[in-house]
Amino acid sequence: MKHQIRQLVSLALESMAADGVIPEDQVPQPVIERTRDSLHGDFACNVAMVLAKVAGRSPRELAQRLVDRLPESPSVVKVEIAGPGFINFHISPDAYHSLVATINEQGHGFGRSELGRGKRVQVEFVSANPTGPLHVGHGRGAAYGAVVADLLVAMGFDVHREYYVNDAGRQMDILAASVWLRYLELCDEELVFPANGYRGDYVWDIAATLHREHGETYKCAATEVFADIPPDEPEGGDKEIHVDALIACARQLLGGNRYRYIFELALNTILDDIREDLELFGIRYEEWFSELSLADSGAVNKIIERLRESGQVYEEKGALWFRSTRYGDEKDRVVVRENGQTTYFASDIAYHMDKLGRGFDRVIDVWGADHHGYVPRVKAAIEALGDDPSRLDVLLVQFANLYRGGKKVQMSTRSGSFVTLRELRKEVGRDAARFFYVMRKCEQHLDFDLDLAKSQSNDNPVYYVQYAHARVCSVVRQAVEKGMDAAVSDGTTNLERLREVHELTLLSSLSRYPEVVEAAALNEEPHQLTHYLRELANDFHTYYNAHQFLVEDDQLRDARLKLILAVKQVLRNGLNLLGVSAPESM
RNA sequence: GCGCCUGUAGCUCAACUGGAUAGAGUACCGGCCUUCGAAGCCGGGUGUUGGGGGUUCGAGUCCCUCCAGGCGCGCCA
Repeated sequence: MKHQIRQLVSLALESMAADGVIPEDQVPQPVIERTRDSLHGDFACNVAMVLAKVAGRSPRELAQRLVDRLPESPSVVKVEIAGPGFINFHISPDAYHSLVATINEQGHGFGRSELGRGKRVQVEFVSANPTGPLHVGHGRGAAYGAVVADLLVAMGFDVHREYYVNDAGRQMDILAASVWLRYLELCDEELVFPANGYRGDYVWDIAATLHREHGETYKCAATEVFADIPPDEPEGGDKEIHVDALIACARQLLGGNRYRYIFELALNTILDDIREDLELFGIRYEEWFSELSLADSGAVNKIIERLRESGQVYEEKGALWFRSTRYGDEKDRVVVRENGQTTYFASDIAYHMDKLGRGFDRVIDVWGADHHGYVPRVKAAIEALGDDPSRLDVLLVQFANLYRGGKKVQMSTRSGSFVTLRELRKEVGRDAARFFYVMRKCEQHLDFDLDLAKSQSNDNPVYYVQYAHARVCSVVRQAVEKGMDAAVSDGTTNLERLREVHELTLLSSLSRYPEVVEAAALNEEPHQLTHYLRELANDFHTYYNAHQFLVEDDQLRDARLKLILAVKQVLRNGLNLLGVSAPESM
């Protein structure tokens, strides 16, 4: 509907340009807005004020000239000029009535568009290190990324969802060592677990699997293991050096194959858990991309060679540095360490070049906001390698703080003291969790009140919206039970009977849905949809309390049932985009 | 110290990305069920949009500055 108005105004503007009222090279794309106050009609356009200066005429005069040239439209009943030069459009009830028919005909397709024209967009999100189960912090990125992806699908983009698996690097070795040490404890060896090791219960579980399936095949005496290990932090040593020594020792005592077995057991167990967890959260990926595969294929070394050939790197203190400062980064970054190992950053350059090389029109990374300092160096690398950094958009999601009993819950993966996403899902349910996570724009901190979400009270907006949906379903069931003819008529038949204020309000809200989905998709702002759904549910509940639907008058009943079926459809479509169910009853 | 994000009603947040009188939920008080589900509806009031300056027809929104909070500033990932 907004597009229709914009079209009308554009035609009028072109006519004005042709007549020399405004400069021909300065015809703007008019902005059409919903009005805040119904006194101002349904839509407003501010283009007359925007053009006033360049045209050298007053806004109201320009507005009048524009209105004079506005083509006739059956959808528009009245056009007014108001205030400093706003042009206000009043939409005819008939236009709204045909909307109901459109919604009911298009069904789940209502609100979707072909705006994206099949352009390929990649969305990478979550990508948590497989060193432990997903916790509630990851949940926000998961819910947010999934909805952004689904919104883009609804806009006609060809979306590729991807999880980057950090299966290389030191953290994974610390995990493998942690599992092995727990295993040794299960073999009745006595040892002091390293301060920097992973302490969660899941580490014990993996160790127990190893012990159950392989007995003492992997056993070494703890005294032998710790013989030449420098002291840990509590003993006055360095915890990093301590754990690195343990990893080296594990490799040596176990040998490459046995070490790798434990490493892969830990990796696969956790990755399976993450995969299942996300699936139960309603999230699927087109691809799980392994960091290790980049090293194995030589892609990382190839990237470093390309940087070297183009003079983008230099050696200093035994390490190889990338000159990211040339491209606006704060400082240069190491890509090959003194010990000859490539850094995570080196893999990440290779990964991003791989993504861009796969031909996506746009690549979106959803990251935790704590990684924001990382953005300039990745973009620098893309530019240095001759690609366009603007093809990459990094969406930074702020932390989700968890509150229990009014107190902030402290979380640490290393110590194992965190609430897992799985626990959260079991406590508050998938629907509430998905909805809560995307209720705020991503750059806003999210306070997740566990008690509130758990209480399942009506404070929880997801119930409010779902209830509206269930209520419509209930009304339809009642109609059948009462022996009324619930088979609604085709098309726009009887819809002209919808004349009540509450009905027109509801119709106006329904007509906003495609605009909301589009705005939410193009701005990566799922929260717009959650707010809209609450408002639509509110309009419906108000209508429900003000009027009876199952009335004796066949035509009126038919019209009202068609209207609330349209409401049901839009609620369902919106909830579906959010990954939330639309229950028939609750 | 430098960089990024945030600061709006008692609390949690919106504000169509620069528009008209800044709005919802929650909390508090009162009213509405023998009629389609009361997980609902209706009514009642709150603002120096953190402070100051600037840009313009017009600023919560853009720019500068100060204040407060969060995060980051590794040859970790």
